[in-house]
Amino acid sequence: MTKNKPKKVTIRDVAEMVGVHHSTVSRALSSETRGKISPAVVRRVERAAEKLGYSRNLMAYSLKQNRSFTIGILIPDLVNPIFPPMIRGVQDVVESVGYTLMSANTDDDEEKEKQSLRTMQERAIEGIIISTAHRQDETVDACISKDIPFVLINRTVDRDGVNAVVIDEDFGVRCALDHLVDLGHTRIAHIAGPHTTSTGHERRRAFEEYVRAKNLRDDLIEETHVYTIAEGHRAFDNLYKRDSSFTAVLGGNDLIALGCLDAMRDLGLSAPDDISVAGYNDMRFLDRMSPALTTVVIPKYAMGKLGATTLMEIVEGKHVEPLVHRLRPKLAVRQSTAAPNRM
Amino acid sequence: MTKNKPKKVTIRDVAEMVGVHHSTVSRALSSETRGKISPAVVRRVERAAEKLGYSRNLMAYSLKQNRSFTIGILIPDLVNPIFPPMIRGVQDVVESVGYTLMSANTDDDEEKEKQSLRTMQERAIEGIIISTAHRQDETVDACISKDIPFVLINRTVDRDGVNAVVIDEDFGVRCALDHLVDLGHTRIAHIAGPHTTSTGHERRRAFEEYVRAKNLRDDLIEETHVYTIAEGHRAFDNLYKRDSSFTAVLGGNDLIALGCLDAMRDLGLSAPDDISVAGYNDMRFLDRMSPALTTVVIPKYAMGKLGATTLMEIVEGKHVEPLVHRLRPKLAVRQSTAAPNRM
DNA sequence: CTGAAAGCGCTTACAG
DNA sequence: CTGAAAGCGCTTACAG
Repeated sequence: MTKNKPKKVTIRDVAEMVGVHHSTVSRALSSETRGKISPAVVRRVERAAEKLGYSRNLMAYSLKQNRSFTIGILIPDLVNPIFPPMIRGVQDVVESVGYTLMSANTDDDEEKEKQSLRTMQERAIEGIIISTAHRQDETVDACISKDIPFVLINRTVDRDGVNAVVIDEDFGVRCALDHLVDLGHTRIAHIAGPHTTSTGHERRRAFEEYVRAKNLRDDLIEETHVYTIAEGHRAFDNLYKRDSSFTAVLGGNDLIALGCLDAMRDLGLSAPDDISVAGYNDMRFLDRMSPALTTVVIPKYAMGKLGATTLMEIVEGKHVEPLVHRLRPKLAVRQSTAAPNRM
Repeated sequence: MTKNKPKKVTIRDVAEMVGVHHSTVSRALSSETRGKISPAVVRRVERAAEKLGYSRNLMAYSLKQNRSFTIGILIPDLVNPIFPPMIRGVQDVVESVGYTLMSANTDDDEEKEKQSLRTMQERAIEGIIISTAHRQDETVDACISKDIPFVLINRTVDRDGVNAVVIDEDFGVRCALDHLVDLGHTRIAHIAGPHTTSTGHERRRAFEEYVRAKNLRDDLIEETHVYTIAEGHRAFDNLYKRDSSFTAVLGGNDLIALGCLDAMRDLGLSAPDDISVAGYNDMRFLDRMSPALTTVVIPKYAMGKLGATTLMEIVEGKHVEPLVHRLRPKLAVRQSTAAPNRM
């Protein structure tokens, strides 16, 4: 029944045990100031701290230093399987330098994003990883105006002068289309991601450039509003109603590609027999699906890791020139793509 | 180039603007003490705070109150798709009451678990959700001896007097086996999860009880050391070498079941034609796999939510009688199970 | 209803 | 090399 508070041991308890002033203990225990204290005292302090089970009160330390040792991360939805590897990449880096990660799911909703940023600010996060950016993004603008260090991953914004770790979308799209063209496809469709995102926009632009350069049809494009299976399904239906002559389709991401497969199943079509389907990102377990999906694989863990490394450099005050890193993806050829059956 | 610190606005700035003492501002801004201040002053304070863009410094507040408003969660690996929904369940609850979630991946490694608990303690977490428990678990013991409120989810421990939200494993196993027996299977195997976990142990025991009650073979069991595809693969091979007479197999979880499918593929067998395969948990996208896996679906989000709700009750001081909640799973019948082709 | 003071557990100029 | 003091931004008995 009784709440016996564990009676946290403080720097003063250690000081008392050793018989020195608590400021001496503080200095002895901090690596930056340890040099100012005689080795003998340092040793006695350390021993006493150990014996008493002392551990620094981070809340007090943070208040004094005005640092929280916390980094935030904004993701659309933890349940979307491409994000956990990115998060782990980020987490592994920030933890290794003594920071903690605070994550928020925004469901790609501007309002939730703002709310998340607010609570993160209350927590005095020292920096933030943003994987939810739109090409015009109020949250990014807010970070800039409030001088909160941030690094974009996965998606970037139109304005420049930002740090970002993204994918070489041109290269990714070219890999996928080269593959389809090599198989003999000439009428290739694209179900694009939202044009409000850099990924949707850039992949579409890369697609358009490619097909024009090869003198292929450039009007077999439909756009989604969000990156979901349902939207992929809907957009495929739209396109197919308008023009069903294509023999292959590149989804703006894997979810969209799965939506295409669903739409095809409903239409009595199958991949790759009727239409070849390729995705983008390489979500986990795609290789076990039916059919195993050909896709552009992006380095998710590495992206998180590089983003976090960059952010920590900014936070630690190392001067970092704003830079957009473009990581190179590669193609994984699986069962959902094959030579066209009709010409 | 210049680091222009945003000059955080404090309670004193607000006080100055209104012309009152800062303690009055503190009282006016806190819902518990607002009653002690005259409505007129409260209004003026609120207005000033709004205008100045004041937000309470959580580090100072935490230090004073000795509360961190942080909850921890221990998971094996974020990348394992059954955990994100649980985490979101937890996160949605703790955020709704103004708390922050701090997560750690332990990779089911006792050492990492201890380390994570240490850093969480440094952060003065007020409670912890543990999804990584083993039947004998040092971390759980540590939480008890250190008087840290905790709730177990997914797996529980052997000792009692703990709060836990787990699955009615008996019911789940029975659903799966009833299904297989109804299809006509009589020689059913079980690739069990690690006996050091409650899930591995309980599912195996439920399996044994079931087959004995029905007078079926009770020796077609092999155990894994960890819940991985590779271990499922290895264990299946072992069993098959020893005795290949079974026509159906229940995996200790979905990953193990996928490992069984891999082993079968390598042996030139296929599901459900040669052997029916069922899993447990219902990871996302299982329904799209080849073959779509029959599995016991557990309420992951609800489990996280209930666990977090319980934990917050404990943290907020509401007396909670230690209780093991057992949530009821259900069977999802898909393509990996069918009537046996050989008798 | 409001103010003045003390204190949460730290760090860090300032003296010596 | 070490101590004494001030202060980070808050809350809360204690007076009045």
